[in-house]
Amino acid sequence: MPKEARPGSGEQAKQYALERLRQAILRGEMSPAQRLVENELAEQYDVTRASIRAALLDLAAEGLVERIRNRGSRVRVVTVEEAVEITECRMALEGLCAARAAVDATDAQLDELTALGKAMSEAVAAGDPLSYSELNHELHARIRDISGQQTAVGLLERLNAQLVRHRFQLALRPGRPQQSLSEHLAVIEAIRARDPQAAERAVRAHLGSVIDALRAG
Amino acid sequence: MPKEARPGSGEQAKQYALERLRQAILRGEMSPAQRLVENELAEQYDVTRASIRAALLDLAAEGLVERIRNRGSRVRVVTVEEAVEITECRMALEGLCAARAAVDATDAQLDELTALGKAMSEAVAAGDPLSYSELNHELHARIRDISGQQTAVGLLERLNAQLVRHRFQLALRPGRPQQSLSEHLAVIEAIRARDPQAAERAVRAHLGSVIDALRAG
DNA sequence: GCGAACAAAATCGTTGACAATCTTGTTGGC
DNA sequence: GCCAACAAGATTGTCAACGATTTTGTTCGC
Repeated sequence: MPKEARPGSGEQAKQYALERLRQAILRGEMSPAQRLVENELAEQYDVTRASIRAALLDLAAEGLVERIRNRGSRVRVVTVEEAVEITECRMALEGLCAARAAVDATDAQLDELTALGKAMSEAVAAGDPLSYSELNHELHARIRDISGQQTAVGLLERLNAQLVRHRFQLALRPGRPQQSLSEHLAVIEAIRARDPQAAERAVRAHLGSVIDALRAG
Repeated sequence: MPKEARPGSGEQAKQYALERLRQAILRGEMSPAQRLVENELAEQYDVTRASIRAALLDLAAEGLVERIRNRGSRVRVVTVEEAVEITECRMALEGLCAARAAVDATDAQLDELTALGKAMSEAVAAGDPLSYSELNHELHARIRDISGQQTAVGLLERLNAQLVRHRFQLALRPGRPQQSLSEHLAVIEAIRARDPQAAERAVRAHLGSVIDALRAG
């Protein structure tokens, strides 16, 4: 039996480092130009350099960091153009998921979506854009799960990870939550009506508006 | 200067092993249940085990092989259900690409597509399903390129790699090339007409028919 | 003062050996 | 004969040291 729950090396250590690093990047704790030195990270997280290295390799495959030979890793900056392209892909894939969700959702799952919509309305009414952004993300994730499209879900999670910075920036824009909210409610309504085409249209309309907002930024 | 163009180790060796392995898997030279032993592969391709290991790690990230801890790697078998899911994602993403291609294509690119369509017609007329399958793949790739959607292209290439086995199986089915051909010609026609919505519909119709064929298999 | 060549430091990349783990074959008890 | 426990072999996982490459700081010539 290992002495600690978190060993300093091995597969578990890599997973631990991977998660910590991912969170740090997603929470914006690393400035975009900052160099990620393997030795420093290894010491900081108390794991071996091999674990850090493997984790960075994984993150590079996910598109979260950039690796330059003999120069180290940096968090990758997603330009607005890339963010738009990514959102266009989300439009296509989440449209698929929403259509499936409209067909496959159980009544209990529909209630869940309705509850989420209510919570979102309340967050907007309370003028709490951060909570709203969280709920927003949760709603999208819930719809994906309900669709049961594992392939699409996998792709979407990768895509979303690259957008976090833009997402927060968007949520804090004045007036944005209000518009976003009505679009989301339309999506929920279409799914509750079990109308796959309407659900797909609603999701596309919503993400189209996200693209407009991105471009306007 | 290195003695050989292909060093036995290092980054280039990894790339070399990666490409050889990928080709071998895509060409079906590895039986699905066969174990991929790192030492054997290293000797076979004359590179170090580290290179093979890195290559296998990459292939696992692409979804082409499965890695089981302390048990080695095997080529991943894609079930029909997975193939259907993947094709559904392709439907969404290639629909996006086709719509964009209809808007952005230059006249020269339109001519290219027309030429591809003609070559496909000839392959079907000549009863050559293998050439047809090649051209089919080329057409889809060409449309993706024209769309300029780098994100979508990247996702699609990963998805397609997992479908090679099913694709060949499908192409050899009697009567399949004929139906597929008319659908492809419709796609080309819609793009030439610069009608994005029609192009998206045509692509979706085509891949929908692919899904039906997969399910019937 | 300025640029080029050079030296030193920092950092990543690679290797070969060792450890951990799983599979397979064998033995002993019942 | 059958099952469990055990031992041997095969395979992957991990590490620490070494090597290669890039960057940075310094010196020299002009």
